[in-house]
Amino acid sequence: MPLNTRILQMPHCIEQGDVVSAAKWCLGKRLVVSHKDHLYSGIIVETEAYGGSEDKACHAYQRRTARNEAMFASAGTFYVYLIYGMYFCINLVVGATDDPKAVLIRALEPDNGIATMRRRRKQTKTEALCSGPGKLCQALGINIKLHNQEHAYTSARVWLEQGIVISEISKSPRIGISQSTELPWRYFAASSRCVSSAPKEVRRKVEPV
DNA sequence: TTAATGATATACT
DNA sequence: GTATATCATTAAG
Repeated sequence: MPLNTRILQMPHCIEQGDVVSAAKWCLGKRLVVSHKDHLYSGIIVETEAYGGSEDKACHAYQRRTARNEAMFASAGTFYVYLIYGMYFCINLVVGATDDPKAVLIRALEPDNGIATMRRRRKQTKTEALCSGPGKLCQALGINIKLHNQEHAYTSARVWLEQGIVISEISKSPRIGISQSTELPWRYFAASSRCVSSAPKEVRRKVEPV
């Protein structure tokens, strides 16, 4: 059951721009979306870190554009973008203003509004509702228009709450990246069945944290 | 169980 | 024109 305690302060590591610590901190927190007096939420079980001087896979590595504008905002802002022309992905912005870093939220264990999620996703299996970055945005109804550049402390539409403690964390290379040198910056709850399905070569490189 | 394919917006060559 | 922080479907092993 939701504790309903919105997080109103990011930890020091997130304010300072430590993306790896930020990715681990996000695990176990509840991502909540409010729409027309209904709440849709899930516990974050998979994340990836993006940003830093060596990270060519970061959207803001080259330059500031209309799409990645939100990444330059303060820690706690949400960055939502459209990928492959059809799916949205949501990130939590990390680091100081004008320091483009973020944590990609890749998977949730659904806990509120599951019936609606099933309808939106056309899926009956609970573990398939939010087991990928595009899937969870579809399940929670996240899109650019409503949620990009909203801030977790103040938004009436999307925020984070204290969730559960995840004791066993695994890490692996990030998924879906080919141009950049791959970094082991994907973190997930080792025992959750709701994480995204990684390709074989990624699964071989999974290790405990 | 694993791999190939198409849908399709945005950014870059 | 080509690549991409994806997913569902289809085909093959």
